[in-house]
Amino acid sequence: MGCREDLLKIYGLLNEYFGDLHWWPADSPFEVMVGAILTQNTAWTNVEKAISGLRESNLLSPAALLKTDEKILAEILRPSGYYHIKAKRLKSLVRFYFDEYSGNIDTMCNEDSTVLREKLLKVEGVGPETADSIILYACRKPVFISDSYTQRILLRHRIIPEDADGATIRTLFMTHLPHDASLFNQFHALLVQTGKSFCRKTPKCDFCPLRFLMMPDAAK
DNA sequence: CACCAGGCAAGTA
DNA sequence: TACTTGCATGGT
Repeated sequence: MGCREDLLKIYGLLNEYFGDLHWWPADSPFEVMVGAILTQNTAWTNVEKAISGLRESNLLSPAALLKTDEKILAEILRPSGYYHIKAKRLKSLVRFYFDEYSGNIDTMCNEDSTVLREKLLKVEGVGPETADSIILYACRKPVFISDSYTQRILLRHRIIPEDADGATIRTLFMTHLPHDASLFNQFHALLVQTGKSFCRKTPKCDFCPLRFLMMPDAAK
């Protein structure tokens, strides 16, 4: 199952079709961290509205967010949905950022990525995908981000078994591919784009770049 | 109208 | 451990 050639084949097909997707859309690493919380189970278009609100209120900095009241913050986050929880989670992440790294992006990113990941996972509201998004897209360190699209796409093509979870899939990619931040960056972006365009719950496979990809022997 | 989006934590058995 | 549920706005 899922050996190196399979994954690179998928990457090649998707990359040729979509081209460079230039993820993560943000003006700074800290903005990536904010976006990583706000985009949890939420369409990016809604996240953009909330980030614009933060920018207009001059709250797109660690220090400003640290001292902003959670209830005030929640109202600004409203368009991104789950706004009470996200205000709480964002405050938690910013507090952690100051407590652990003095609110300095270089200090945080100089931390060993495995250690950083373990610490991020202890922060209220930061799970595996959010942690990996921060490490890859804010720190530009080579970790693979596994998400529901990744799972669905690999499952449809029978590259992974039914019961493979996110951690398993993450390990699969990181075991078989070179630890290249640019590769993992573009690969995750491609999988999300493919999911949105072709691999929804009701698939539109007619023009999917993976439509001729068959791996019958990979099943089981 | 129903469905779903770049998840996560808390509750239940 | 393995499911289930709450969280919520906005686009298709």
